Amino acid sequence: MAGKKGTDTRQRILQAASALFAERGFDATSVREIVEAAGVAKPALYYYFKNKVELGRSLLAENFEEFIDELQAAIAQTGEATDRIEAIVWAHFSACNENLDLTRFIYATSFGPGASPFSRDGVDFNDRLRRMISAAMKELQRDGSIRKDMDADYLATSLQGSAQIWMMLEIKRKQSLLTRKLSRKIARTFLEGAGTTDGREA
Amino acid sequence: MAGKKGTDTRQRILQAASALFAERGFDATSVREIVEAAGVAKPALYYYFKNKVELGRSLLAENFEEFIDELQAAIAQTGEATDRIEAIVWAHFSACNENLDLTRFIYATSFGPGASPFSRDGVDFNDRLRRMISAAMKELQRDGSIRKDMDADYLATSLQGSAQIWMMLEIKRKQSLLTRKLSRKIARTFLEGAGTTDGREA
DNA sequence: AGAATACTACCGACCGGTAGGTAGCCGGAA
DNA sequence: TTCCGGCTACCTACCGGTCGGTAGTATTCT
Repeated sequence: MAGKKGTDTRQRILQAASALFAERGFDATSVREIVEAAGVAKPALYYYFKNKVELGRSLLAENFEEFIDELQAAIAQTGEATDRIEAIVWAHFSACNENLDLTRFIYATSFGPGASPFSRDGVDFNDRLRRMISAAMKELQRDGSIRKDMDADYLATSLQGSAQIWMMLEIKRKQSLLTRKLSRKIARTFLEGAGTTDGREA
Repeated sequence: MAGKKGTDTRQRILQAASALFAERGFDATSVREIVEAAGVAKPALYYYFKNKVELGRSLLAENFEEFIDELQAAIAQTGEATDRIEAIVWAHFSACNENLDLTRFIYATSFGPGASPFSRDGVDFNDRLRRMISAAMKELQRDGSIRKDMDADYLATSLQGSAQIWMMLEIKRKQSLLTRKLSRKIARTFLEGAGTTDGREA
């Protein structure tokens, strides 16, 4: 059972790693850099984490679940379709705003090299997100708010893509792009489309 | 002026690097691995490229322009808005289909760590793409096919996001997802929206 | 009470290996 | 002879990880 002092050290290592992994990437960040940033000796890192990869994994695991919970809460909201889609997008944005570095590292794991030690983690995480959003789409289809001629999975992916690219832009630019207003705008574009007529081909 | 033999060696190095950078990431790929895969000795790589970073940069430069040309051709197409949006999405998809590894590496550079040597390259590339698509959106707005209450840049970003997530999924899964049919579907969703009513908030 | 033992939370020095890159050399073609 | 297109052997620096140890604290035993 780690005492208070140990908890501090462990957190310091995680935080240092989070910032460095985001800024330099996992592979280009050395253990020496992490421990320097955390102000500890290198073996101390191995006291808490089996190795560098387990450090990265702990960082991911301790944040994935938090975001899943927040998204679940957003999906559980009721109301107009626009409001619900907005809430889903906003759940993504606010998580990103809270921790830009971590989001960056998560994206690196999700869409990075296949041989990365985190490849599996990232794919599983994103599949999980999409299933959740897909279930929300199905619900909106049942209540008639969403078109039924396109499957829920496809629509969930589409919405994810619309939110994701803005998060990626924010990660790069750090210009406070991810507003509630933008969430609303994305929700509207998603539901209403960009075209000027309702010329459905179906 | 390198002769035929030299051109072969250089290409072999580029191809080996492309596959390895995609699969393992730039930083986790050693020069030794690249030259082994290319079947040359390590100093031979330095005969053609200043260093590892310049190798990566050559790989990117020699493919960015190719894609820009293809997208430009897609944008230059005339016709119905749905067809034109579809052509834009398809330009992305077909480039991706042609070289999955290279696309993966491009994405890694575009949205990877800020301190990466390619960070600038990726941002510039994506900004350039968006400007091109944004110009296409403006044109569609002028001819009345596209709503004017949302700016062209925003809509261009939205369309990029819709295409991008599918390319990322294809990179991960390699299930031949990127079809002309999907391009069409995305174009329709983009223009028509996912909602069942035309309840614009105007 | 004091000594012995066990545990937590670290550390300096070191290990074996490999990273990116270079010096000097060679063979073949023109 | 010169130049191109390589190569062997080697360099310095650094990589992730380990070994043997210490300091402080808590608990148990005599």
